Amino acid sequence: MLSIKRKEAILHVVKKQDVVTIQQLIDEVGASESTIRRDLIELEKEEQLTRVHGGASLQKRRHDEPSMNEKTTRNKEEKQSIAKHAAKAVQVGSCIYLDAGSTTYEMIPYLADRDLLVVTNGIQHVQTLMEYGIETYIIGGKVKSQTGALVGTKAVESLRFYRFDYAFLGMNGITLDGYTTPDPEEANVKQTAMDNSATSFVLADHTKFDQISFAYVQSLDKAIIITSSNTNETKVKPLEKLTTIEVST
Amino acid sequence: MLSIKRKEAILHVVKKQDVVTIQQLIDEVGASESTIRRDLIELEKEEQLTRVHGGASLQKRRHDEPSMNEKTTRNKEEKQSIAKHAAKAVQVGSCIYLDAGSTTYEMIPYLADRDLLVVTNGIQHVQTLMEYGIETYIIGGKVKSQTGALVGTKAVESLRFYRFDYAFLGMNGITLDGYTTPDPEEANVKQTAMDNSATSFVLADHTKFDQISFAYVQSLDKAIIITSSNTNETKVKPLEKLTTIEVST
DNA sequence: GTTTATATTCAAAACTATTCACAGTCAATC
DNA sequence: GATTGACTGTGAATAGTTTTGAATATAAAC
Repeated sequence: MLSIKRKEAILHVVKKQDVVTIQQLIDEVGASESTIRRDLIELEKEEQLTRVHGGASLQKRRHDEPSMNEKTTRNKEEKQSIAKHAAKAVQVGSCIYLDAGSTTYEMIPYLADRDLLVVTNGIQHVQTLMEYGIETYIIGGKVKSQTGALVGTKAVESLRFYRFDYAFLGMNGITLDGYTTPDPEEANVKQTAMDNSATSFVLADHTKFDQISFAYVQSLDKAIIITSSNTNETKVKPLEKLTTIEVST
Repeated sequence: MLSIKRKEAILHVVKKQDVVTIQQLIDEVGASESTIRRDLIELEKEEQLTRVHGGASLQKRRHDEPSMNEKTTRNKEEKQSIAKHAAKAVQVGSCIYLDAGSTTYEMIPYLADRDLLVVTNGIQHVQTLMEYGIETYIIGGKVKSQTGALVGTKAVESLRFYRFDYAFLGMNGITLDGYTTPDPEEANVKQTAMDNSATSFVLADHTKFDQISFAYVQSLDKAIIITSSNTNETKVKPLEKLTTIEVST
């Protein structure tokens, strides 16, 4: 079985059940323990799921232990740096769309006191946006259990009634073929948000380049990529003709 | 059983009952005493609950006044009792609307495992609904900063596209003139939800009777009132002609 | 003081990471 | 066209780690 198919299968099972044991995955996917484990490690790196002792779960750990491993911290710093620079692009008084996801979440502190109106599809974002005193609207729709993102027909419909000056989006895969993300329903929402925005930005750390996910979102030229400068040269180079902003970490 | 699942199970029991003994947890969760204890220690560290001699209880709110604490607890019990009976009204497999607010929030644990589809305008509700594995939709709209309720034109518009078997609403004032609530924008939302629901229930503790708030919602006969039996007789009596369900605390 | 609950310790079991060998794939070379 | 060697993905074996339940010691309630 092809590795990408297998990973899709794993995700399918995990999404259905929220939590699965390794044994369940071995049975349902039909691969060896080693392979399942390796897939889980990769899927965790891609932030599609969280490994737990004995299996895997969708839910992100809510507790950020102070003893986070170095790699996670560095990744967070990278995200913060990207987020900070993305926020700089926003003019005072504008209406912006903030996609669900960890990188866009990091933008929130930098959006305060700018007289903005923020529309989001991320339940997690709301609390923090309110804390920073930002006027917040949320689109309607079905709540995706693992991420708290709003998806589905209703979400897309809600979006049709807004127009944005800027949209900021997370993305899982960036190649010359365009932007991709694992969940087709989320892809629809991202697509619509981009369509209704004067300018769109894709926030991506170095792990997202050359990756390809299941669901196609838009062609590369529909957004400006904001990434960190420590992104692998060879991966960014082919994209150079596009507006890509690199940010030092 | 996966440790993450087990901890979830423990939390569910605790949230439902407020206080549990170790023995109860051993029986319900099906793990050894040692394991339950270890989980409780971790959950306490995560501030999800408080361990007490012999078992565990929900995290106590940090109130300065112990008398205030007592009052809140008693009020919570009243609300829980009302919520529990309200939840009984729901048939398996139905679509329900859950209004933002503390009393409707208490219904959530009793709504689990009933194959329901819940639509809500309360941001706070979402997290808990997801934890109990309930399929959740949220209406769109502007986030009201104090309460996290969704209000405004967009919220009302979103609601027009749903039809409910049951709607459960909180209300601040109940008199013969009808239901009232302080915020006109919230009143609009409540109104629309009731209009789109086959049956509406208003959940009200004893403090809400004979009170009148700023914004009119609907006439009394548009909903069935669920209240506790310790509600002042003289206040409920005039409403007797209506369908009012009293619940013992 | 007795009873009951909690903390500590320890070995077995369950789970994870690491290593290795094997089979394919691909490109370069003969 | 076959051969070679580097590379990759897979599964099995093994070494290392965490989790678990029972036994025991300590502390708290009555």
